[in-house]
Amino acid sequence: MLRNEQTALRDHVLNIASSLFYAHGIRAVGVDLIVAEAGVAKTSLYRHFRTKDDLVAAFLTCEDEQFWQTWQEVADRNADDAWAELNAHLEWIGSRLARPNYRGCPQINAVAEFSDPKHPARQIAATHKAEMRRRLKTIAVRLNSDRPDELAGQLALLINGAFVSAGMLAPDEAIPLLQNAARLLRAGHTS
Amino acid sequence: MLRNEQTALRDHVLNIASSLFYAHGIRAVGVDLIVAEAGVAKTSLYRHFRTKDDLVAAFLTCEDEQFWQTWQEVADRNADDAWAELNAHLEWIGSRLARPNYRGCPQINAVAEFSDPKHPARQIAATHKAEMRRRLKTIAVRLNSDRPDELAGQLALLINGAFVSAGMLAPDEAIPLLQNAARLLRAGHTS
DNA sequence: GCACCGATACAGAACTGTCTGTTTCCATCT
DNA sequence: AGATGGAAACAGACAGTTCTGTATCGGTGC
Repeated sequence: MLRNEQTALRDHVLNIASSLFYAHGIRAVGVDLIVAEAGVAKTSLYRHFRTKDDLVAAFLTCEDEQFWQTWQEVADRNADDAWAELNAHLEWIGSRLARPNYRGCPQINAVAEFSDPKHPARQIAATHKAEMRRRLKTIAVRLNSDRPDELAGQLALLINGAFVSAGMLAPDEAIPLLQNAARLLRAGHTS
Repeated sequence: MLRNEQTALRDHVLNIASSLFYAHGIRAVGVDLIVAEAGVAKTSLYRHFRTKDDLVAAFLTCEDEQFWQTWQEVADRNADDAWAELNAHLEWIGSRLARPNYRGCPQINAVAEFSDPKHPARQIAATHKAEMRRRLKTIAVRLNSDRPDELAGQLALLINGAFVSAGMLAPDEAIPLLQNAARLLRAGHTS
């Protein structure tokens, strides 16, 4: 019970901080704002997170896990058809760009905000992006690509490009743009 | 003469600030650091730039102009061949990712750092990205694309994706990855 | 009674932007 | 040629805020 309340408060602070970090940027959000929005004392925040950087790392780790959870659910629904799986991924990713408060990929944004390669945020982001390419490569292999690593890299560029190009695309444009591009890239990779 | 010294000092401050903004992020760099690195008085900075945001806007505008200047030089060298021009663009853009202190596209990074759509940095970045798609579309038209606007969008996704994916790519991987992708996309767009 | 929480004050640093002096230098006037 | 005035720069203190992180104290529920 105590344990539950403890983790409940920790999760509450993390959820509020995550929303603020994503909406306004990590450096733009101070701990004073976080505790005010969460309605908790600053002491409580620092009881569960040793520093702000620890809170940032927890935010990015959480986003990473949620992303792969969604990915996995879509993958499981298309376990028998790699091509259908890829298109399904492009669909839910593309649909995110049209969400009202969309503000890019948290990992990419974190890399833009923190320049030190040793910063935990950078390392979590790097792992996240490497994992994305790894998963795309397994799909490319199942698609019988001639050079699956290259196809995976190209698909990753498209996806990362979509993440940072929402402001350049019309609301309903992203999904067909991505899916058509994937179709053409795949066609060129299976001779 | 007086006029020259004024603009020389303004440019000096802007150059130092630009280097620091790009290397460490805009919010991470304070005006105290800028004036210390530039070796000028804070009063001098505020004589030429009304606020820090004005300095940030000047930074992004300058980066924008330099980017299109390089683009235009490459375009002029390939005025007779749109396909050669596109590949030349992908080459110099891809080669940037391998530069030692590469830290992404300044415009994309600025969008990650500032959440307010009305912030001058966001507007300069939005204009920059719209201009990129516009120029790519003129190339797509010259390539006889069936849907030049879509091809331009796909190429823009690839390029923006490359900007934010340098950490995911091997040093010599970006250029062939981009050029092969462009080849396949183009082939699918000219039936 | 004890562990947790909220509230609050605080320390120390960094931030943007202002203000006051002093120095330098060049153009102009005598 | 030498004096004068004005523009621009430097140096540095300063105000007011915000930032991260700590310390203290009182309340509350198990």
